[in-house]
Amino acid sequence: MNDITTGTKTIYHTPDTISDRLRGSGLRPTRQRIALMELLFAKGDRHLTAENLHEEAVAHGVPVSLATVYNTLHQLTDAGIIRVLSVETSKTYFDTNVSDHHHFFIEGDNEVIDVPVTDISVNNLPCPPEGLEIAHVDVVIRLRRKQS
Amino acid sequence: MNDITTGTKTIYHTPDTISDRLRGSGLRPTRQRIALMELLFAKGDRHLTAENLHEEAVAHGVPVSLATVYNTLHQLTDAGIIRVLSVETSKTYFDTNVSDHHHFFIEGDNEVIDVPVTDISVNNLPCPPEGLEIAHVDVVIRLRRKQS
DNA sequence: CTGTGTGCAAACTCTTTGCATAAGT
DNA sequence: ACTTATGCAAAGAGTTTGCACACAG
Repeated sequence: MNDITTGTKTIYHTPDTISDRLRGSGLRPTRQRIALMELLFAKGDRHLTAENLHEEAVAHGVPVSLATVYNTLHQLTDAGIIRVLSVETSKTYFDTNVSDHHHFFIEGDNEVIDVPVTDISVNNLPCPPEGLEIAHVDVVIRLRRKQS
Repeated sequence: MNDITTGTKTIYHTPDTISDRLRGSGLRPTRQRIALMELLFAKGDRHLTAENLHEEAVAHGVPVSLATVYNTLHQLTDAGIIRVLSVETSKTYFDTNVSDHHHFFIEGDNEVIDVPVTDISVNNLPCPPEGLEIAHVDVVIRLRRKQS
């Protein structure tokens, strides 16, 4: 919540979620970070690279440098607002969906698709080695084109 | 099989599995490829990068270039003799175990450990989108250090 | 005003490539 | 001999960093 005040009296509130989420993670809500968050969360769950987001920002008239996009994506990752996908491509894919869900990965075109949420269950997870705990379980279903 | 001969007469045979596997995949069994395969499969299942293998080769007195290590690892991957791991590190990890099994991934030190084979089961796999088939299902259990 | 954040360009890391030489069949 | 593989060095892709300038609190 942003409290917009005159003197000591609060006049009204604007629920400025993005700025709040940033501040909540100790990040100043700058133009660039706000714009990037808006793009990230405007269209539901997304998987994208730093370059994807940079191009999109530029296309939307938000002048932001690629370095800042990288910085921001890592800061959001550290804050748990987005996460990095477990796929073995040369580029890093970020996922705006932090909840428990899994992915199809299409070999060849390096495309990542969400698996419909309720489908998969992973059973009999082993105990992690001493001193370690499970942070996240990633299931990647690698798909290849059927040869007919 | 290697036929070791003097003149025209075969004296004895050595079952040279490595050469055979290479030839079976259309790869000439060169010194470098044989040495790399020997290193790869000498110590049971392994996860390593091109650089790991290159250092190991050099340490064993096998002079091979890093470029050849990369080439060989990719050729072995294409041949299905090894595979690439689904982990989001900057380096590519190759796995000498091609059978169905899964991995712990220790955040921070980028270490990969096999999950004891029989433990995990993944159920209710979704149907892949039209025209695609499942090549492989990878489960990565991301571990973090417990804070006590 | 003070401390962060940003942008640029250069640096860095991992990986691939082009081409001359070497080796396998 | 013929063809494929190797090694080197250079190029390439993706990402990070150092530092001057800009902006948020």
